[in-house]
Amino acid sequence: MSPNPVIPDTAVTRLATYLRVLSERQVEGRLHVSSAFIGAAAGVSPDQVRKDLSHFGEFGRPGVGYDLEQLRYHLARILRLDRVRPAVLVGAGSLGSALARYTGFPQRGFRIAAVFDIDPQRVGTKLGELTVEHVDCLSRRVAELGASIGIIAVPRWACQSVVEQLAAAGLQAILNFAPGKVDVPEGVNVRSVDLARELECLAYYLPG
Amino acid sequence: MSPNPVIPDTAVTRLATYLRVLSERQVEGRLHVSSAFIGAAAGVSPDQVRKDLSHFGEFGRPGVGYDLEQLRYHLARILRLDRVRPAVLVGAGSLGSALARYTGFPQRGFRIAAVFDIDPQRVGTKLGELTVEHVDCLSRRVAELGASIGIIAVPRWACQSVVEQLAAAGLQAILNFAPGKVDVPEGVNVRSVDLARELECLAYYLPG
DNA sequence: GTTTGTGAATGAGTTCACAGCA
DNA sequence: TGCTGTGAACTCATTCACAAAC
Repeated sequence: MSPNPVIPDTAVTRLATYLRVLSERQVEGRLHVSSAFIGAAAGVSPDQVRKDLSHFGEFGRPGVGYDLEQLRYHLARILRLDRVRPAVLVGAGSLGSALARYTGFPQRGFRIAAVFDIDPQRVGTKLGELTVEHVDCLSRRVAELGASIGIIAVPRWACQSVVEQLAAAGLQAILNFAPGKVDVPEGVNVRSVDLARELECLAYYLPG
Repeated sequence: MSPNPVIPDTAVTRLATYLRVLSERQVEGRLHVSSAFIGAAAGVSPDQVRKDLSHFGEFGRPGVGYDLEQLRYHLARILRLDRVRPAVLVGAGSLGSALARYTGFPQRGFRIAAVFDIDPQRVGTKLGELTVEHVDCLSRRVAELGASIGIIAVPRWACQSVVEQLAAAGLQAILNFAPGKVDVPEGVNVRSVDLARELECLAYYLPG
């Protein structure tokens, strides 16, 4: 497969949004969608939609729009979502437990295949369908499961170590919920979500 | 208080990061910090740090740097974090429960003061210190608690309605975890975090 | 008439570079 | 010498505008 072109990260985020739009009830039964339609549903301009798609080829027909199923297929392929990608979760605290149970992931094609923790008290406990495993098993289990994505829901002090363990296990994509800067191993892509910081940013726009 | 200037949203995010850096163990005991130090800890260039701060005044001294305590005070004031801001949470499902228990919020000065749900089965149950209340009480409770921020952890279908209820209750800042586009009432700031989309974006950078 | 794809123009944000102060 | 604050230069993303296709 040809490597994906370098495009703005904001554009990647929008592509994921377009894919979601194409999977909504609203479009069921439709054969074609226009860039204007997608844009309206995604909250961006039609120009932006066309520009984003144009990085990857010509998917539409002038005067008609985009073939719904075909565009969905192409977006899934572009985002590497044409196969189920098992993910492993490290950290079975309150946030980790919620992520393991979160119904939003399966709906969007992600399966949390295993959960790990370092606390012996948590190892062996059930989390929905899954049993919490010790983090020492990480490397072996990643290989067994063919996991390609890691999710980190541990306290800040443990984060750097977990990133390195996930990288050593061969994972190249990590979603991190621990705040703070992480040194990212070569060839690994880490995306961080700092929940408290989101609240802090909101506060900026408050009056008084 | 003078209204905050219009600056890039990315800059607001960075300011929040600087504030976190200044609150870390690493800086304890220090009297001054340089833009280079802050930048290294936050993962941005020293220039960027100075530019971001320059929107709000001159806080540093050439040849010396920034007075640690003073800069922390100013950043907290800029981000409107100089007082505790009670938040209300709507949705007591798996994600909502985790957010209610999440220790990362109190550490950063946010207190979840009440939790609401529409499901009678959930109303009355305990979530840590809090008891889940019916969403009909939202408006009254927001006023009682003096809450200024709302957090939405409900399914997508309920999201728009909850946004409107929170807006009607007088809240002007909302952190939304439901995917999908929301129509934002005038004067309200909604910030959305789509957890599944984060995974989708990561997948783009995977090989093969 | 409608809608795509894309080069050109615009605009926003970051980096540079340096004057000025400690 | 070390570090800040800031206008100028630059880079990069978005918007515009239009030719070509349906």
